[in-house]
Amino acid sequence: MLIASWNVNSLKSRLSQVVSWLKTQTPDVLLLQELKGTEFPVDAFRSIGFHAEFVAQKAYNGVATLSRHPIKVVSTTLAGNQSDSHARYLETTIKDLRIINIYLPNGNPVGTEKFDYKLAWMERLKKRLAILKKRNVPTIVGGDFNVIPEDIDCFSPKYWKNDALFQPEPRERFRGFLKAGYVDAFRHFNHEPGHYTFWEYFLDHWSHNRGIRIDHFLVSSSLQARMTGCLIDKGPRGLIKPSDHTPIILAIKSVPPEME
DNA sequence: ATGCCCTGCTGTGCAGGA
Repeated sequence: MLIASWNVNSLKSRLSQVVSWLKTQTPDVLLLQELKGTEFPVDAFRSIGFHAEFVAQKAYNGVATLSRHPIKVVSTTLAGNQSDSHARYLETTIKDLRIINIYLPNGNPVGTEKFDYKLAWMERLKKRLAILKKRNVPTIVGGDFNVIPEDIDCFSPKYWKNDALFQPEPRERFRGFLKAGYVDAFRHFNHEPGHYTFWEYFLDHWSHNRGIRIDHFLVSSSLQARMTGCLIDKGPRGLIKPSDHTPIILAIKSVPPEME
């Protein structure tokens, strides 16, 4: 079973690329982030065999989960702050898996309420992950984490040192997710530097591979033995009018129905 | 130290992204 995640930086602008990618890469599940609008093309996905659930708002944020298998929505909000109206969280059950799609707050500039919101959001997510872990729910969290976990996850620590994505506080909280019993799937399979999921549009960062790894899959440790691979598909970032992110794909063994 | 580039918005420059 292939589960993918892609921050598309406006679904409206990227719809043809997403449909084309679904047809060629044939994932079972695709998590989308940064829809950037309230209109959602349910029919375009249904016509190529995908169920779809989404959480959207005007102009900003927005997440959607597409699946060839039926989707059961568990929650469209992250617990812990009733007044948080951002469309950043979609928790679903697909087959035997809890699949959580996140668009974690960016947090820039550092030292503002936006940075505080990011840290608080990470605390809320940590609590949710701890609950699911305690209940032994097989869980996969995928999406745009807006965190550069380690120095090897960016081309230049010096370039990123003042950015919210690279600060010690969010990085410490990311390590907290791992300590809570979740595995960074890409890093589990690949220990080399130089593998990124995002490249700035400007300064020709793409052609020089000056990127950062901020789109992740965290997999509960109980599922670790079922993981068979995790890779980054750089293809879409090289297209005309690309998103600034590219997809990450997780491969996980399906459990035979009689075993569920 | 800042902007570079890209997107949405009922805009005509701005906010937000990372």
